[in-house]
Amino acid sequence: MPVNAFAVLAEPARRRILDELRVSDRSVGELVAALTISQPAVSKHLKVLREAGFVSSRVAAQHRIYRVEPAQFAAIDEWLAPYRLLWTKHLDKLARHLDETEQ
Amino acid sequence: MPVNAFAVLAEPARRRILDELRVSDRSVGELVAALTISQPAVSKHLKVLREAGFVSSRVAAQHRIYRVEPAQFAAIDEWLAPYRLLWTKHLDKLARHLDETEQ
DNA sequence: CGTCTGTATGCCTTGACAGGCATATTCCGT
DNA sequence: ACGGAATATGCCTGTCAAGGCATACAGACG
Repeated sequence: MPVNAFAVLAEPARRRILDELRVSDRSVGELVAALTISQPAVSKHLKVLREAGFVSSRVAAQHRIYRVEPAQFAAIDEWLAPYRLLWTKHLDKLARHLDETEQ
Repeated sequence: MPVNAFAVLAEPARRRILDELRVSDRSVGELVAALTISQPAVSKHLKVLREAGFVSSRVAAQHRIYRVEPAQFAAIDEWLAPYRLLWTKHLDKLARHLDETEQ
């Protein structure tokens, strides 16, 4: 994880942006239309997302098209991995308990 | 996700706490010893983690023992799931590219 | 029942950050 | 080169949260 990926994702507006971009690439203007905040605010969030590696942008005429960069999500997933063991273990235990009590 | 789970995880000290608890349950005092912040600070972080459902506590004499509560991590995982598709697709594409160019 | 240990809470200060507005910058078409 | 559209940046303000310290609270034990 580069710089506090969780802090980057903590901002609801940024998660909304990612949700939009997950569907398809979008220009800044399209994102502004989709969210409810001002264009400067969107640009700032995009900057944060970009510097954290969650998105990247390409230039198309006077537009900037943003897209999701999957690698950072993989980083989050890695952080999550050891805890995943915990909760699958938990589920196992639950399942066993149900097995034992179901007859 | 209950209340901005990402904001809860954004705090480095809280992730350190979770890392400790992942190994085994711990009392507040043990956590204080493991981290480098004051006891009140640890108690406050524990409160945040508890209210967000990441940990739970039991009473043992005058100690309070905290442990990880796996369910919340599953919630994060769910949020991540659609993005996981994205990056596995990405890996697929990469693999295919390597296949095509490897001979 | 006083005292000590372990933990939680209140108050206060400080720093970080989000959002709005104005403005700079970039690139297009003419 | 000039005007305009699309996006980025600077400045300012308000809000919120973290951490420290002092203190309150709870249980154990003499």
